[in-house]
Amino acid sequence: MKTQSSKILSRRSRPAKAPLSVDAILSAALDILTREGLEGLSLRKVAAALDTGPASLYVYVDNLDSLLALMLDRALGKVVIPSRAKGGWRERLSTLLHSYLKVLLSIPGLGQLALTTMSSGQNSLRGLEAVLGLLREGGIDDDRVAWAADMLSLQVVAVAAEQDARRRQADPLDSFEQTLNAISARTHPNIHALREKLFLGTPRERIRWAIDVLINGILHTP
Amino acid sequence: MKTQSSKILSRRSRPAKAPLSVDAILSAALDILTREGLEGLSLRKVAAALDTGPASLYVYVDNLDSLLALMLDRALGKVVIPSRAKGGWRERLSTLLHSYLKVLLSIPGLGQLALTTMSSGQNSLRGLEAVLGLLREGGIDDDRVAWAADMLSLQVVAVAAEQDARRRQADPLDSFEQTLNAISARTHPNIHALREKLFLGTPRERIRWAIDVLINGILHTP
DNA sequence: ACCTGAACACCGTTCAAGT
DNA sequence: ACCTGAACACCGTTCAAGT
Repeated sequence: MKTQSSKILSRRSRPAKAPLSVDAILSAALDILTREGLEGLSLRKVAAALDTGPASLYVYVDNLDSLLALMLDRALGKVVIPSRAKGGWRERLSTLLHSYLKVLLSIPGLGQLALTTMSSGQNSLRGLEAVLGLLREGGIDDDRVAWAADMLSLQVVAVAAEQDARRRQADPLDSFEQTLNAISARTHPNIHALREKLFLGTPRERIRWAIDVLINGILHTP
Repeated sequence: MKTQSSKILSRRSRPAKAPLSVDAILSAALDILTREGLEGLSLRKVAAALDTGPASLYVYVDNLDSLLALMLDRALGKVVIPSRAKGGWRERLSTLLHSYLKVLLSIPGLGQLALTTMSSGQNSLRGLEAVLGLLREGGIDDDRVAWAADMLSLQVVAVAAEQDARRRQADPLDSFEQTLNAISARTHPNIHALREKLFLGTPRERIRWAIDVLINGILHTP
């Protein structure tokens, strides 16, 4: 019980306590996500960070899942949608998707989240709207546009989610890489031959190539 | 090992109790996953299904994460790798990826699992080895093969994981679809125009097109 | 070596009660 | 309307103790 109602001194002794709101909850939650990842996030920790009990959050949020969806959409507000002046449709599409990936990689767990929750928040919709528009601008017929947009965003999200999964493993000396490097040339000749190429490149380089592959593929497939 | 030692009567009083083993644990766990999905799975339920306490499982399994990785790899044993006689590399690659998707969709939560855990089990490796081999057979140079294999499997896994996420939402009348259908033509003209096409097709039809797009794109992108 | 009861340190969610 | 203490029904994991 910390409410001293009208006292000024009480404010000074507790200067940071803001009133609860969806916004404050989202900020606190994204803070925890940034610092501790998806594993470290819990409703109870969010409540504790806001100096209250877990039950209090249910006034503003339906449940954990919907909190996660709100967090994702708030984070997606940082995705930059290039203006029409910034080049051709293909260049702008690529820029947009790179921005999307950058945002998803900027906070751990966001990739996983994007794949798990079907966000229909305003920022998700803004992104979808833009991708659909750019593909249509590129002259791709409407039957392909819907599936193409799905593939493109899925690829970005999947790369981010995979990166999250990789980060989550703090095994001694990257055990997955170790395993692949130790693969026998007799039983798995292709893995063995390509073992060095399998881990080449950053997520950014990979997504650049992936986007090219996808756009070229979409243009060449009826 | 089904050692029932010597007593017959003890078996009759406890007829179903098999001795613990990694195999029995995996079977019980996959059973629960099939019936209740990833949300419904817990170490404690697996233990209960095997008529023991949760602590007992730790003799056979490091922790929940490694149990999940073992479950995934066991399930991937059902993926069919087409023999060399079954057609050209492209056809065989497509068949393999379809089989992969089919397996991932056959048990709820498997798609999510495949994306979350970096399995280096024998069946994952068998699949990777085959995909690498087929791409090389197709004349794709080694620099592209590694990334291409990654893209292809990521696409399959992402489609399965997305399907899982969609299944997990039992919202009244598919709220995501509802939301998109209700989008204003003024603020989101492209979404509005394509609203019917966005949900067209089964995962199987989509993955068929996606695989074509990816292979065509890979062939056309240096 | 294998198994387990009990405990530890957590969860999300609900609900009656307070303001 | 907003907030909360307390409880409920769960979790994964550890550990001393048993066989």
